[in-house]
Amino acid sequence: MAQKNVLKYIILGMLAHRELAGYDIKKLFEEELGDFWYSNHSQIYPELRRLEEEGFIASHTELVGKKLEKKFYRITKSGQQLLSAWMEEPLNPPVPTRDEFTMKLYLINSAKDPLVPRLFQEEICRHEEKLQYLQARWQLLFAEEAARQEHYGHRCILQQAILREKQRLEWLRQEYAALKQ
Amino acid sequence: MAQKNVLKYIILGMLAHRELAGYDIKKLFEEELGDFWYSNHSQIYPELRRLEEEGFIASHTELVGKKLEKKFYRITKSGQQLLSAWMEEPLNPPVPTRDEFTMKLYLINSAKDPLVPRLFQEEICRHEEKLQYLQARWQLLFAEEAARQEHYGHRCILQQAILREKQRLEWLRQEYAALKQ
DNA sequence: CAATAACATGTAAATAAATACATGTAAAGA
DNA sequence: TCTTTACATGTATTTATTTACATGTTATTG
Repeated sequence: MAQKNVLKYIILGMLAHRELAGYDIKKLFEEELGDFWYSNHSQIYPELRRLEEEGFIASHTELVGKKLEKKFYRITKSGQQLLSAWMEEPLNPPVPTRDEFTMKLYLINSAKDPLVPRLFQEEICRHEEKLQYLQARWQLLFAEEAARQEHYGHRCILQQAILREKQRLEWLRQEYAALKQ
Repeated sequence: MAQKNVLKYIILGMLAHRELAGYDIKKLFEEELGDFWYSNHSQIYPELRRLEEEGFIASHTELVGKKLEKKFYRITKSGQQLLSAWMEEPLNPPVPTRDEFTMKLYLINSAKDPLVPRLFQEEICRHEEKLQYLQARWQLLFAEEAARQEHYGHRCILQQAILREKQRLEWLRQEYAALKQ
């Protein structure tokens, strides 16, 4: 499946908690969700327009400063129904990770290939950075117990992402060390 | 980046070891690579045609049975150069996982939401199946030490995939158990 | 107060990927 | 021998995603 317009449901899900403008949604993708899903604003704004045309969301504009208009969207009854129906649907088959590191590694037949150490170094570096970023997010968002209760799903996926990065780093470092023997 | 035509390089990389027909490439995606990368045959065949037009690969046809023609491709010198250049390039930024389970979970604010147990059950089931499949592949391909030496990259990514599934299952089961308390 | 970064919203064009259309052969098993 | 599954190769269409184009405002910092 071509991911059968999951963005639509993500937007509905985001609007189910609170009013948001297109820019806010874009920021959510950039800041707390980018690891799992990402959409450019050029995909977000038209999707919002379509959802409004179909009556799943409604909007009003507010002034920021003196001229700049910000368009806030909220979910409607029918939007909530559509979202619930999607949430209850069985999961679609997982899509391939499409990860370049993995693909390059797959194409190397010998551990002695001079490309291998560099490839591992690069990947280790990237995951170290990612882990640091995620841990900083955790401190920022979930240092307190109350926040962990209130935002269950978000806490779950952030925790899982941190674990995933740690375990991947462990594996990478192990394979990298094994190269030298 | 829109994944700047990685398929092209994956095909070149596959053809760097041995001659393959389009159908063989399709099978590789289905059988041993589907977790990491996948392409439909409708993307593979035109890509092969383009690569041949550009001189990066060359082909000859062989008969299977009495009428059926199979078109085998091999990599050319210039194809090898193109592949090497790509292999040495730094990795592009990782793409989001676009995983539906994670997205649905993110949109749930309370651990008490009745959707949560079903969601976890479904995901646990899927990963159990995946783990079993991957372990069977390991037995089939890498039970012997010699194979592990010869196909370093493939061994690496299969091993990593097995580890990833195990660890994800562990996390899923832990969170699922925590729901009941 | 000037420059810059961040806010804010759109459209157009290109590329990547999935689905559907289209056709035919070979092998295996009932 | 018939039926089904796997083999084999393409094209056309649609959808999803990215990149580029396009414009203007507000807030921050030097």
